[in-house]
Amino acid sequence: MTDLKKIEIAKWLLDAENQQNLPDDLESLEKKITEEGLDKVYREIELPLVPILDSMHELGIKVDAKILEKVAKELNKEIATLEEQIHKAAGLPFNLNSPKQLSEVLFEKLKIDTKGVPKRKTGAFSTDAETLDKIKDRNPVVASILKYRELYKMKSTYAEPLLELAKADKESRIHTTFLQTITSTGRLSSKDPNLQNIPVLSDWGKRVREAFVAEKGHSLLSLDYSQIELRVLASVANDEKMIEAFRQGEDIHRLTASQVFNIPLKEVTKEQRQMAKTLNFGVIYGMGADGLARASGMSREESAKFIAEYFADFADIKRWQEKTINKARQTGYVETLNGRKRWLPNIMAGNRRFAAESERMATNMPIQGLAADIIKLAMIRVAEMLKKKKLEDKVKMLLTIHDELIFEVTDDLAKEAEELIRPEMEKAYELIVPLKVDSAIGKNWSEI
DNA sequence: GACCACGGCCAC
DNA sequence: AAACGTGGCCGTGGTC
Repeated sequence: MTDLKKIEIAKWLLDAENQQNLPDDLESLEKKITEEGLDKVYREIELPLVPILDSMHELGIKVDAKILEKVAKELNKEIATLEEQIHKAAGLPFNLNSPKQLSEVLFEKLKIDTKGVPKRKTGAFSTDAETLDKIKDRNPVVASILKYRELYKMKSTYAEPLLELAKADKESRIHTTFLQTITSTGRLSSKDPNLQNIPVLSDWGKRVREAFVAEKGHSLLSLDYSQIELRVLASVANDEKMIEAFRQGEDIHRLTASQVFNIPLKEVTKEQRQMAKTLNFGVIYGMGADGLARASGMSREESAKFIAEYFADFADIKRWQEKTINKARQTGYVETLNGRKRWLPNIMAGNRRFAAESERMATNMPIQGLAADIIKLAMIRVAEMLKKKKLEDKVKMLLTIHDELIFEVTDDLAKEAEELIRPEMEKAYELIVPLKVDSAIGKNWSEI
C-alpha cells in the first residue's frame, strides 16, 4: 500500500472536516493517530480494508445490457406519452425538467391554489414530490407530473448511464469506486457509478435491479444485518427494555408501539407498528415533533406527545443522548466505541439552528459510525475466512451497502458460503445484544 | 469545456 | 422556511 493512501486515511481519521493544521508526513500523522486513540480504527479497520475495496472495484458486478436496453426503451416511450399529455394540459410546451418552469406553469399559468405550498429559497413555489402529492386533487396534471418525474429519474440516473457503463466494459461488468475517506461518520460511499443507491422500492426500480446478474454458473448472495443501527443504539445507550427485546428476538417496532401506546404487544395494529417504526428511525436521526408530524401525518402536538412518551419509556436512550451532547459541548467531538471521532465545531454556536444541527450529528454519529465499523470488520473477517478456506476464487465480495454485503458465488457453493459468511458477520463485533444477519440467494439483484 | 448553486430524488 | 442522520447523480440555469 502506498504511503499516500495511508496519509489520506490518517488525515481523514484525525480530522475529516478540517485538515489544514495536520502534518503532511506519514510518520507524524501516525504518531498523532496513536495519541488520539485511533490506532484500532486505523490499523485494524481502515488499513486492512484497502485491498478488499480495491479488489471489489477491480472485479465489478455483471450487468445484463439487454435488460437495461429494454427497460430504457419502455421508459422512453412512457416518458414521451406523459410529456405530450402534460404539455397539452399546460397549453404550451415547456421544459418539464426545470422546476422553475414547472412552478410557473402550475401556479401561474394553471393557477393551481398555492395554499400550503412552501416556497424555495429562490422564491419559487416548491414542486417536489411531497408537495405535488398534497395538491394532486387540485388538478389532474399533477399526478402525471409525478409519474413523469419517477420515470425520468429511472431513465436518466439508472437505466441509461448503467447501460453505457456496461457496454463500455468487455465483460459487461460495472466497477464502482468505494470511497473510504469521504464521510464524517465512518461510512463508505460509492461513486462512478453510485451502487449504494440502486432503486428498490418501485416496480421500475425492481426492473433495474433485475439487470444486475450473476456470472454464468454463479449466484448472487446477499447478507444484511437486521436493524443494526437500533441494536447499536440499544447497546451503546444500555437501554434495558430495548436490550431485552433484542435478546428475546422480539419485533422491535412492535415493542416500541406497545410502549408508546401503552397496550399489550399482541394488540398492536399495523398502523401503530408503522408509526413506531418511524419513531425508532426518527430517534436515530434526531427527529423533532415537526419531523414526526410530517412523516406520520399526525399533528405537531400529537407528535410531540409520542416523542415524550418514547423517551419516558426508553429513558436510558434519552440519558445517553444528553450525555453525548454534553461530551460534544465539552470536548468539541463525539466518538464511536472504537474511538472513531467526529469533530463538531458548531456545537456551541449561538445560532440555535446550527447548534441543534450539531446536536443531531452528535447523537447520530456514534450510532451510524459504530454500525459502519461493524460491517467493515465483518468484511475483513470474511475476506480472511475465504482466504483461509481457499474459497477466494469461488466466493467473491462485490458490493457493500451500509448494512449489507453482496457476493458472487459459484452455484455449487452458494448455500455453503451463506452459512460460512453469516457467523463471521454476526461475530464481527460484540454488542450487548446479538447481531442478526438475514440472507438470500438469487440469480439477479431483485431476487436477493 | 469545467465549475457552481439549486431543486430534486435515489439508497441505507 | 425548515423541519431527520449519511451519501451521490441528475438537469437547469448561470459563470468563467
